[in-house]
This record gives sequence, C-alpha cells and structure tokens, in this order.
Amino acid sequence: MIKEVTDQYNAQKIEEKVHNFWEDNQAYMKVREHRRGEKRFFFVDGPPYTTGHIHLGTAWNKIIKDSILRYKSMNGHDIVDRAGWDMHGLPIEVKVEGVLGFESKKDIESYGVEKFVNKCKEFALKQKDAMTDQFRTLGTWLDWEDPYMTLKDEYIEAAWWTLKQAYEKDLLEVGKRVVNWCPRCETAIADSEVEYEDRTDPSIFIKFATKNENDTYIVIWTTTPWTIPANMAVAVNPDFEYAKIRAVKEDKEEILIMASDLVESVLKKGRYTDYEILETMPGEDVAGMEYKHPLVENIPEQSKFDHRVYLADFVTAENTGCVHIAPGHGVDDFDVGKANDIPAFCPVGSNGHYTREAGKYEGMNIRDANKVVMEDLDAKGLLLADDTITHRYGHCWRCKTPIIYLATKQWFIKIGDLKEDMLAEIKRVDWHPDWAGSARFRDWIEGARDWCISRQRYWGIPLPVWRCEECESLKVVGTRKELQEIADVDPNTELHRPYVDEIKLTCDCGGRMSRIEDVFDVWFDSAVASWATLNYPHREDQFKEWWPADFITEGHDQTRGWFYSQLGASMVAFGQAPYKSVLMHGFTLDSTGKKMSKSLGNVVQPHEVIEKYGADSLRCYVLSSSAPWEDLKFNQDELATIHRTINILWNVYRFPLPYMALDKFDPLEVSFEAVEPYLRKEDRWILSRMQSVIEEVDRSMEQYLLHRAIRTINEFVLEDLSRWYIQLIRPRTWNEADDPDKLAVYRVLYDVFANLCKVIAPFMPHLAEEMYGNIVKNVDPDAALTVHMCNWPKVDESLKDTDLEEKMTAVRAMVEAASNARQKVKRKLRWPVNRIVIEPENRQVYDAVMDLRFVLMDQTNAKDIDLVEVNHSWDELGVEASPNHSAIGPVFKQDAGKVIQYIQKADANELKKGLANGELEISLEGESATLTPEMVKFEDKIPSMVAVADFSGGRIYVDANLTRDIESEGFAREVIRRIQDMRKELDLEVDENILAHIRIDDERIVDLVLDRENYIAKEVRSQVQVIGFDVDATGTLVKDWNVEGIDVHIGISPAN
RNA sequence: GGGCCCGUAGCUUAGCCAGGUUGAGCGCACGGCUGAUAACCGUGAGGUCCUGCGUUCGAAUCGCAGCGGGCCCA
Repeated sequence: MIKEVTDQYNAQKIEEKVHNFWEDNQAYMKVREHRRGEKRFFFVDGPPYTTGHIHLGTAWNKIIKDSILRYKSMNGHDIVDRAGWDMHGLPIEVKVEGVLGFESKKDIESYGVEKFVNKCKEFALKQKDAMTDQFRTLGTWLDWEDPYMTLKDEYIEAAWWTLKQAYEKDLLEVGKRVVNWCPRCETAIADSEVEYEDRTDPSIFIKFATKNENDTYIVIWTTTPWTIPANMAVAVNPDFEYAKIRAVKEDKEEILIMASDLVESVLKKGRYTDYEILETMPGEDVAGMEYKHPLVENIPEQSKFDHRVYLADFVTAENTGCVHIAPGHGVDDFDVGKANDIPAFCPVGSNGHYTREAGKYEGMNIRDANKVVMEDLDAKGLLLADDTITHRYGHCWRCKTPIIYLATKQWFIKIGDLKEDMLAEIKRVDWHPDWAGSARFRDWIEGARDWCISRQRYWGIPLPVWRCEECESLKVVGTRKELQEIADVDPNTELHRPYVDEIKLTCDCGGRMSRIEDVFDVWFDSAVASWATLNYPHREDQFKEWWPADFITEGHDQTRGWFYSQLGASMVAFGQAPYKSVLMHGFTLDSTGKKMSKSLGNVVQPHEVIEKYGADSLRCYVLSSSAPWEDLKFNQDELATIHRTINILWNVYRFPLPYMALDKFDPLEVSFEAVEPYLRKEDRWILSRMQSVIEEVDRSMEQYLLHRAIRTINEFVLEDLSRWYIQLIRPRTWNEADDPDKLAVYRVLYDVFANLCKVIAPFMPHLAEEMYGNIVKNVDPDAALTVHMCNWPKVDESLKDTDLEEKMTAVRAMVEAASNARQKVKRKLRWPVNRIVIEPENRQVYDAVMDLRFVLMDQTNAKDIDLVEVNHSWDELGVEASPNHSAIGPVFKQDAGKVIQYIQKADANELKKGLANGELEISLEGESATLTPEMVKFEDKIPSMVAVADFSGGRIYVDANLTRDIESEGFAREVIRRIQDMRKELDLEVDENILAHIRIDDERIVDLVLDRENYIAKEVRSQVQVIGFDVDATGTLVKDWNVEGIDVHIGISPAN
C-alpha cells in the first residue's frame, strides 16, 4: 500500500536508508547480474591516485560515470565497470618518506627497500579503502568489491607483457637523453609530471672571451649560472645579423659580439656609456669562432675540450641572440651536441650536487652554486650584467623541487614511430565534444616526443628487463610464468622491488643477468588499464569478449595524461585505440573561477556539501550546472537552488500521498483503461509532457549532454508538475467519494511518478529509490528489487499529443497575462471575475481557448470567457479620437484650431467609420474640409473596471466589475481561507470537523457571506456554524482578522 | 610565447553550429495564493551580449586583432 510521507525532504535520512537498503540486498551486484548476457558495455574507470581523500573534481568525475552507467544499465546493457586505483609512484613514496622523516634516497637504502616498499603498499591500500568509502557516499555504483589495483601482480604482468611487446616490435629504446630530473627524488620525471610555477632566478649576461682576438667577447645570457661549468658551445641563428661593436664603459673599451638588433638593450643592461659598430656579419660568419671557457681555470676537465660557436635554428632574437649550450643540461643543447659531435659533459650527479669533474665546485649543490659561479665570473670581469627574472619554471609535481635537466641513460617508447598510426586511430574514436579529439588531442599527439618510461625509484612496477653482466645482452620478460620457466623463482614471489631484483637469469653467453634497477613511470601503470582490468594477459577469454572499451570519461587534463598514455600503450600492444568513445569533462574551480588549491584556501570538500545538502543535490548540481566539458565554477548558492528544486520535487511527490493513502488507492486495482474515459484535458497533457521529457532525456543522454537531461527533468518538475498540474488538480483530490474524476487523477499522478522515479534514477539515485520503494514496491511485491533494475521507460506514442502541449502553453500565457491584468485593477485571484475576453492573434490560440476553456476559466477564476474571432477586436471596446497636430497644422494653417476642436467633439466611432476607407468630408462652420486618416489618432477605450494585458498570442481583458454574487463569493472565500489557516494552526486532521463562530462587523457583508453559508460550512467542515453581526466568536482558537477593511472575528473548535 | 576551450543582467546560464527585436533561474523590489504551507505563484527593475575592427541591408551569432579566465604545452 502506498504510504503517506509526512516529513520534509531530508536527504541525509533518505540517503542513509537507501545505502543500507542497497547493502543489505546486494543491490549493485544483483542489478549487474540482472543484465548479464545483454548488450555489452565495457567501461574503464580512470584510476584516481590513492591520495586518501577525494575532492570535488574526482567526485564530479565519478558522478558522471555513475549517471551514465546507471542510464546504460536501465537501457539494457551488460556492464563491466571495475573501479580502478592508481597506487604506485612518487606521490606515495614522497608521503612515506615524509612520515619516516627521510630526506634522500640514501635514507631509503639504509632503512631497507623491502621495508620501505611494504610501507608504501600498506599506505596505498589504506588510502584506497578510505577513498572507496568517500566515493560510496556519493551513491556511485562501480565494482568497488573487485577493483583493479596497479599494485597487484596480475596488473603488473599486464605492464610487463606490454613492455615485451614494445621490445619485440622494436619500439623500446635505451639511451642517453636529456630528461627532466628531480634532484630531490633523484629520478627522471615525465614531461607530464612537471608543474610550471613562477620562480625568480638570476638573469645574467656573460662574456665569453674569443680565442683569436684580444679583448673580444661573445655575449650570452642565462638564467641558470650553475650550467656554465657544463658549457660546451655557443649557438647563433644563421638568419640573424650579428654585430661586432666597440663598447665604452668608464673609460674602458672592449669588443663585444651579439645580434645587431639587441645591441642597445644589452649595453643598457651592462651600463655602457657609448659604443660604435665595427662590423656586422650574418650568423654563418660567427659560427666556427673559438672561445675560451670562462671558468676553465676552476674546472680542469674543461681544458680538454674545444669551445666553438655553432648554428642552430631555435635561437631566437631575444637577450643577446647568442645561446649558451650545455648538452648535459638541455634538450636543445643535447641536440646541438649530437649534431656536432660535442660530448654531453655533465658534471652534476643525480642528487643535484657537482661531481669530481666540476673541479672547484665538486660537492656543491647546484642551486647554491649559482651565487659562487656568478662571483667567480665577476671576479674575472666576465659578468656583463646581473639581474633577476621571474618566469615560469618546471617543478617536480610531487615534492615541488625545481627540476633540472640532466643527460642520463633512460628507457623510451618510440612514440615517433607510432605517431602517424596514433593520429589515424583517434579519428576513429567518438569524441565528446568533438574538438577534444579533433583539435586538442590531435595537437598534443603531433607534438609528442618519445616517452621516457624509466624511473630510478622503488615503489613502482619493476622494469622486466634483465641485462647480462658479461655481454650486456638484454632479456625482457612478459609474464610471471615466463620468468618461472627461465629462472628458479618461488611462485609466490611478489613482483615488486626488492624481490624481483634478487632474481638472476643466465645469459646465453653463460653470464649472469641482473634486472636493471629502474621501475616504470607510473603513467605506464594506468596506460594498460583497459586490458589489465580484464586480467589480460593472465586470461584471454574476457579480453576477447570485451576489449576495447566502449566508453571512458576524464577531465581535460587527461588529454596529455590517461587519454594519451592509454593510446600509446595500446598502439604498442595492439596497434589500435583502446577506447571507442571518450567524454572529456571539465575542472572544478572556485566560485570566482580560480583553481581550487590548498594554498588559496578555497577548497570545497565533497563531504561538507553532502552533509549540508545531500549527495543527490551535489550530483544534480555538478551535472546540471554546465556542459560536461566546461569548467565548473562551484557556487554554493546555485547548489542551494538545485536543492530547493529537489525539495519541490519531493513536495510534488508527497502532495497526493495522504489522499491516496486515505482512499487506499491501489494502482493494481485501478487500471489506466478504467479511468481513461474520465481523463480531463490536463491529465492527457501531463501524460504527454511526461513522454516528451523521456524523449528529450534520451536525446541528451545519447550525446552525453547530462546537463540538458537534468535541466529537462527539473523544468518538468517545476513548471509542469508543481506550478501547473498540481495547481489544476488540487480540488479534484479533495473529493470524498469514489469519484472517477479523482481516481483518474490518482492514476495519472501515479503513472507520472512511476515514470519520473525511473527518469531521475541515473541522476538522483537515492531519491529515485525512495520514491520507487513507496509507490511501486509497496504496491506490487513482484516489482523489481530496486528502481535501478527497472527498464528505462519507453516513450508511449499513444500518450503523446504535441498539439495539446502547445495549446496548454498558450493557455498558460493567457493565465499569466490575466494575473497581470488583475494586478492592474487590484483584484485578487480569490475573487472571481465576471468574465475574461480573449483576442487571439491566430487560429492556434483560438483553438487553445476552445479546447481548454475549463482550464482557463479555472485558473483565471473567471465566470465566463468571451472569445473574439481571430484578429478582431472586442466589440465592447470604445474608441477615443485625438487630433494629430503635426498632420493638421500644415494643411489647415490658421483654421487648424477649428479642426482640432471638431475632432475632439466628434463621435469617435463615427469618425473612425468615416475614415476607414480614406478621406472624410466634414463641414466646419459651413465650410467643408477634408480629413485624412493621418490627422486622427484612434485609441481603444477600455470599459471601466476592465484591465488589459498582452500575451504572446494575443490580448486578454479581465472584467472585474463587481456583482452581489461575486462579492459574496469573494468574501466567503476570504472567510474560508482564514478558517483553513486556523485549522492548520490547530493542527487538525484533514477530515476532522469543527465548530465555527464568525462575527463580521458590517451588516452588509454579513448578508453577503450568509448567501454562501453552506458553501463555507462544506469547505471548512464545520458542523455547527454561526455567522452574524452579533456573534460571540468563541472557540479553542479565536482570531481577529481584517478582510478588505472589515473586521472579522473567528473562533473555531474541534467538533468533539 | 603556442594549442584548445570559455567570456551574455549582481550570480548561474539559454541563444552561437545554420546572422533577422537577447530568453530563463537565483538574488532584489512589489504583489498574490493558502490543507504541498519552513511550500508555492505573478509582476517589475536590472544587459556597452569582454573590447575594437571587419564581412553583411542587418552581427551576441561569421572573420580578424586584442583583453580576461581555465586546461595543456614551451
């Protein structure tokens, strides 16, 4: 039986109840099982990093996923949706190091790698559990019980296998390259792990003394003085013009070489007082010039090298136009070195301290060295200018240490060889929005470089590469099984460091093979998620059935991240994209559009929001506020508005329940067919609207336009249900008998809610479940366990009537206009009006009035409707004529006054008729004159106590003239309203009877009210009722009122 | 500095693809309704459609340049 719900909407209570229900009944599992064997939908969860706490962005991410999956499930899809966790890598290492108070890798080594790795694992698992709970409070359904975890051996195997594919396809490369390096973490980091932030650095100009000419210097510029010890060359642009100048400063003269266009600015920086250009030359002529390393006296190693000027296209016309080249410390520099056989001299160690090769600087930290290098240069008179600059500089994404560039030996995936195929593949992927793939992702891939996948760390998937200590040949292992076949390995050995490090292989040459110590870049972990989540290569069957993914969705930062890493790994492994469609979503920003960050203190925690408004409100807010791919400016007020909307939905839902419960309404007994003959126009209208809403939600969801889907639903709830349908049917629900008109309303409302709870299910899963539980499951014990197991409602074409929907829209416009007009004559809606008059502009509006006459009368509280023919005027309108002076003057000159008087005195109707067909001859004091239509302005004269208002399809008049009958009804309803108010105050049951004593301090009004004594008694359920001028207004509750200036005293009591 | 996206009322947004009087919600002011009532409805005020230039009879919409914000990159 349907139950009354008396409470206000209480999200927390409902959500807790629903969560318990889901858990007790294993609802998630049963829903997924329910769909086994239906159309497959393979979803891959982008694994969040196990930081221990979710934030608004990850919450939004999972909410999008959940809503789409729920929708897909209801639409008959068999879903794979293992939740994923990204659990390896530096972030956790850094965190654990922090807990243990470590400062460098040495601390880890002395603590013991095994203990350290176990700490990391423990930490990751704990964080995962905490985050799972947090995600669950959002009501998100993924396979939380059996998630994929990158730290699991099965998962590690997927990465190993993939690397072996790369090796076998000659896509794996090892070599010395310049990489981003974190001197604190002592490891290479990927481009995508570099965070750019503002930083202030030295900005210095240095003179390099040329070898063959005295007192002649090439001027270079740098922001990293510490790289000067590694300087090996200077680069100039072949297309620039360079100048050799004599520069003067404090009576000293020297000869400087730099780009011609930059001479003035450089000399200004160096505070030179005068200069003269000695010679200009193209860059090509500068090339080949030899110079002396500025610190060669401090760095003996540098005396072994020649230093020259080379040509390079990347040199820009900034600073001096001559670029300091240190092949050991820069990507471009490295390339210049490679092209010209310059050694990549790199006197800096992995910890950011100079090595023995740096001579004087050995052991010094490079950041501390900046100052020393500058002092040394200055002492030698080689520091031309010394300033600072604030610029964007890369930092380690985890420990925020400024990165350096180091030439080191690393492992790479040759993206260059795959690029063309990748570009072809992404065209086959369905991108939402389209530009996410066709523009943004394509641009990124076009600029992509080889992918450095090795890290010199501990907590990660070990690279499955063994190298012979004798002959250096390599062995790449793809699976645990393979490893067991070629080595004596305990089958329970965990595939992490340090355990795998202990495994030694035997080379074909007889030499001993040891694993190279690196672990994978953590991005490689998640890159293999689409097959790792299917346990491939451990199992093949699932992979064959499901792969590739039907759908993934992540934020736009993942363009360079997971969208890319997955594509790269999948091209290596299978030569095709691992996903068929991608929805790129936005970022959550604070209410002013700034990034949320701890340092700005503007972070909004999901749990705070949930505690205040509930998960369904949060879900609806983040989904509806903007298009998925746009950034979300998180705004509490907007969230509160959405919450209010859901509250209205709740009120709409609970409104009919007391009546239904009272009448023991059973939808299994009262069929739609049975009530169909009694349906009113508005009933058919709301049923049609429901169908249109389903259709529109479908259309939106097809394109992942979740915001449109929810806005459609909210508008339906607010506009159609709350503001219109419920208002229209209220009186019908108060009928007491087994009235078929009332049963029709019940049935219609029931069908609307039965559909509505399914339509909101993907977005407000808790509220949907609550509604479903009461109105469906309480009625039908055989109904599906949960609303989420139901089939998505199918549009019933027989209920759709778009013509009726349009007519109702027109009627609503008229009611609004009528309300506007009433306000002009200050006639409250409670007071009926004699009639309203409609002047329709077109046939459709005319038909709408004909068809929905009752609705219109009801909602305008009018006794009658006069419907005028299309494009005709109401015949009771008077006409007012006024002279148009500017047209009359020029024609009649001095007689104009007489004409004006004539028009003012004339019968406006006659005048209008006369002018209708053009000119009109009139007689002015015996003389005839000719009036033309421009000379007279006609305006409608509205009868008194009639107000007018326009609406989009015409004009409406409200005749508010009072009659005794109307006054009687008006006052009666005023009295009724106040008694109802008092009943409410006494908290009486809806069907409880009362005694009422009413004293009205005006005899005429007493008379009017007595006309409707019975009506009042019926409306307020008064058994005994005394109304009069001399009544003693007594009762349990007595109140004094003022109605339209008349004092009214009312006393009521419960009848027994 | 480059790529992509965004910029419309105090706030959140629709309209932009396919050019033809900027439309809503929140908030505000005023009014109404009254057994959904801690709810609900109406009316009103409030817009240099980021700026400038161009295309066009006509630009929020198309193009170019710039400004501001976001993500990504250098």
